[in-house]
Amino acid sequence: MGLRADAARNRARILEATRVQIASHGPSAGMDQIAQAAGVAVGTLYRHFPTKADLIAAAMADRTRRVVESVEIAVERVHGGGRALEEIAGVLTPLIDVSGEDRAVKTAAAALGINGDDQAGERMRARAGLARLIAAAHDAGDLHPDVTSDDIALLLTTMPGDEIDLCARDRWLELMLRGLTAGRRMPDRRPGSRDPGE
Amino acid sequence: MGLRADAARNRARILEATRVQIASHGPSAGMDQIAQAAGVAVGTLYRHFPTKADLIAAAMADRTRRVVESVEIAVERVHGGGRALEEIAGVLTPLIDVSGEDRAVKTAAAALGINGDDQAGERMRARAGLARLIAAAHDAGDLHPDVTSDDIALLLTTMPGDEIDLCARDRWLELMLRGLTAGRRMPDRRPGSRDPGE
Amino acid sequence: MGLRADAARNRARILEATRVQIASHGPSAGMDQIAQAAGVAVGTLYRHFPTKADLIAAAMADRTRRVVESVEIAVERVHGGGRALEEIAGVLTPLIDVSGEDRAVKTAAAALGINGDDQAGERMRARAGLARLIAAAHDAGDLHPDVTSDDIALLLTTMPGDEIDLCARDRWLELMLRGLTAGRRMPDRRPGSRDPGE
Amino acid sequence: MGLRADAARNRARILEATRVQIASHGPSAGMDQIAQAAGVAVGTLYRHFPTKADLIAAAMADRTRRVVESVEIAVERVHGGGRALEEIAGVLTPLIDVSGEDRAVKTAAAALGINGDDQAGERMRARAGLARLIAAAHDAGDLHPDVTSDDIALLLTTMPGDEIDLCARDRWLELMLRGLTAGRRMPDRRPGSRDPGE
DNA sequence: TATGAATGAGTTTTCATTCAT
DNA sequence: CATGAATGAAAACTCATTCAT
Repeated sequence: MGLRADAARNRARILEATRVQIASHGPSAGMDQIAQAAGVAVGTLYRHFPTKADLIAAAMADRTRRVVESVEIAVERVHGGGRALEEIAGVLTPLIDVSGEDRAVKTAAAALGINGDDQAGERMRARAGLARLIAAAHDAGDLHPDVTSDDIALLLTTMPGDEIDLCARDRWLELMLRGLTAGRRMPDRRPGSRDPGE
Repeated sequence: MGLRADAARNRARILEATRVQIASHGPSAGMDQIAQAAGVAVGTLYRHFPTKADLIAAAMADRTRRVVESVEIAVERVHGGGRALEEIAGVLTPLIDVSGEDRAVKTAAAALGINGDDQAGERMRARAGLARLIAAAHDAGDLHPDVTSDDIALLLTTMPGDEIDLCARDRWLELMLRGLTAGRRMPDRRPGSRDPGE
Repeated sequence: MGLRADAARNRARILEATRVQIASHGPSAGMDQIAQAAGVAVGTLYRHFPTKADLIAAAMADRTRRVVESVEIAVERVHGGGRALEEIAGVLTPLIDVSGEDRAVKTAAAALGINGDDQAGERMRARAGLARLIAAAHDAGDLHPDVTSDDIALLLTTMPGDEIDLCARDRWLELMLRGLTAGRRMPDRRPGSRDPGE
Repeated sequence: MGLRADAARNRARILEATRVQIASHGPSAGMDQIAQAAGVAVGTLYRHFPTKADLIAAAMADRTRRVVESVEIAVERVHGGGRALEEIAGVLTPLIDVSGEDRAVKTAAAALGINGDDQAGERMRARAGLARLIAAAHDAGDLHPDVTSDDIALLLTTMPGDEIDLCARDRWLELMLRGLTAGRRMPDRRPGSRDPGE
């Protein structure tokens, strides 16, 4: 199965190159350019993804899958006794570091008319996981009572990209989490969290 | 003069058409397409804006100018006795309605390598106004102590676009404002404001 | 209406170039090649015909129209007292000279999946005209009794192209006409000739 | 040897697939497509035929060979007392059924610049055979006096393809044979033949 | 001055052909 | 030997920009 291994490696390299090129040159990043960045010829790129839209969609789906996995791991941890709010933050925080690429890909997808209907299943899994995290966080009294899993999905969807720098993105997340936790039933001291009211 | 009026009207229609087309078709909206939507021929479009980059930059500058004006009006109102936090919300809220177009234009500008250096003055005016609003809001004890004018700029910059529906955008703004006001020194009852923690 | 005149001339030159290039290089004649032969840039070609299929279809429709006109002129002549069989031959004969291009275009159209449904009207007119010619020829006793207008359409459709030389194409037509007239009710003296009744 | 048999079978399947694919998709039928239709991988296809031109030429040569064989069998039959005209029709008639594929392959060959010089020998044999058939038919007085073997070759070359349906092709052949036999020296009643002049 | 046809460089996409497995 | 992934030159098509009218 040597060829398969080669092909799989190429696929991964292509998706990575796609993210990088789209992030730095926008939706107008050329297929040749992406192919070159991936170290393959255009033909190879087209063998894996028949159109540019397919390529972008795949790059997006690939990221979605990882987010879903990370959510489900967070759910496992909460089952194992982890603190729900911390796990929610633990899902969101690492995403900020790659949100530049993620958002660029999402924008390019929108520009190409990709609606992501094929990822409905993934999104459902994400929703289900988020709902359990939210429920657990509510049980712990860590969230504003009106917060729902839709709000987390909202954050995931609107996470800012390279239009602002990494510092500002961290601050964005902080403000957002503060919005989620404001007015919670049981304020407490959590080391590592920004002091929310001093 | 009639011609001047004509030209001005054309300019306005072109900028509006630009926003609409960019919003619905992304940065790849063509010059012909924009011209047609504006009801003029391409040649006329090029008479007003020598390149596509100029056009997008103008569309963006146009919006920036309005935001600056709205900030400065808010400052006036605060001087006249208005409540600073309400004025801040009053600046942000109407922007949500057009954030679809605004974000799309911003993204297109980024894709075309427009950095907006020519709007530095406008941005400075906005910053100055926001700083005064923030200071007034802090004086009133309406904001979390660590909130700065940069945070408002952050919201302005990252305001979500058509990737989510208008309802979700309202909710986004609510969460964000909650993040800004969480842990404020003097909580109070403000009629018309969303109940922040019951 | 200067531009229109220019555009019309370009359109005609493009269709002519299309026929020539398709005839000499087959369906694989490139759009660039056709454009160059027409003395325009590719963009102009695409402005007139959005896809290659549209171009080929137009080239074919253009020819069909001329055939229809020639049929209808023949009908007029028969009304004016012309001999129907002669007019039928007069329609077919000049087509042989251009059947190289015509057939090549038809083949290319087939290869591109063009079915010519949009020419149904033209074909109907052609059928109607042919039917009148055939009826008149039958009245004159000049055709084999079982010959119908479909048979003439058959000849039009299957007229050979450049796979054989012009001489051979003339011979083909001769054999075919002989097939149509064989066994006619009132043979007359036309020794092997076009001489229709002396 | 097993391998030889395999190879021969593969070769036959490839040529058949070539005819079918070229017939349904034109000269632009791809090598991958043909390979898949033949149930082999492209590599195997290229092992048998080093270029696409070679493949098409082989598909054409294969058919030519069969035609030659059929002509020579007809000659044998005439020697054995068969009626020449019937044998000529017997050669042409079955070709009509496959003329769709045959013509498509011929057209594709022309588009690829294949001239068929390598089949000169086959063609000469065909010509020789046809000449004998024609001579025999003339001896029987069954043909128009001016008909030569070139005329039969003409029919073979211009036999219509899928541009018309099978019925129309039968009619085409009927008209053509009528053209060949019109004005023959000794008309007679041949059961099974269409009544040529009542 | 407005128009919209023409331009042509650049992009996406295809496909005959090669070659590592 | 068969396989099918990779190659890259060439084709189809787009679109910012120019310019004759």
